[in-house]
Amino acid sequence: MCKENFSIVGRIWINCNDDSFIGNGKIELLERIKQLGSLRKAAAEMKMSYRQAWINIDKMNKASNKQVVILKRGGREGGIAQITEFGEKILITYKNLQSDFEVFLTEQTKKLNDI
Amino acid sequence: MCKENFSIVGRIWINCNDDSFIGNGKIELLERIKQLGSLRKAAAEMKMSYRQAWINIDKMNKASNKQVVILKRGGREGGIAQITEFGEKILITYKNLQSDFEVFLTEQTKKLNDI
DNA sequence: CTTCGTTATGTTGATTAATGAATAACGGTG
DNA sequence: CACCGTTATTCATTAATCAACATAACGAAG
Repeated sequence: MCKENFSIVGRIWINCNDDSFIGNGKIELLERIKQLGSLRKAAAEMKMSYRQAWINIDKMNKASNKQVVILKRGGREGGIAQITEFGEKILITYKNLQSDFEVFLTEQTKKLNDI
Repeated sequence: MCKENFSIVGRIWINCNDDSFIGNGKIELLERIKQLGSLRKAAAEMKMSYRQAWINIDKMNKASNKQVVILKRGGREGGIAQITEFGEKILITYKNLQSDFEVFLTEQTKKLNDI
């Protein structure tokens, strides 16, 4: 009657020094930056305001002692946004994490049979 | 340098028909109701406004076809709040779930060694 | 030294969420 | 049938969040 309507869901993120470091939103932002080379375009594509996108990147860059994205202004193109090697590592780490988490959620949902 | 500052954190909750059914806050509310027999006192103890507490219970009671808490007004005591057997089941289920989730989180945090 | 598109930053307004006050409704008990 | 403390509900105010606009700063290229 009831059981098939219930499911376990959730969210995970990475903390740095007990402050939120990166989660779903910033990961998507990183991926688009990597693809587009522009913070403005990345933000626009995912309908995030440029201001918020910039603040997100700024926080990430300052949270640990390693930069995640390099932002430069000026030049022929107006500026560039480039993901660092550390940023790439974060991407890979988070993807594996998210994948494991989804397995966990479906497993736990299966356990609900007897509720 | 960096790795020991990073940790994986997250939240999980139970959905019913793709709507949020119960999470940390409501679980704590349920526990206090069970202990105190009063919605007002339960809300006060955890510094949740009575209004929000009542809305939470109401949503839960209407989300599935089973009542989680029985609320009655009137009577010598002014009224009572009583958790149902289904509510107890939810409590147990969620605690096991939360316990497994914390194991998952610490496991994943250990994997961060190489970041 | 002008142009260009981006990064960088402040400010204002709008939308939404949460809080708290106030009050009605209730029903055992005496 | 009056009392009591709780549940039930409305309402206005406040708080917090977010979006949008405006504009300065920048630096390579021509």
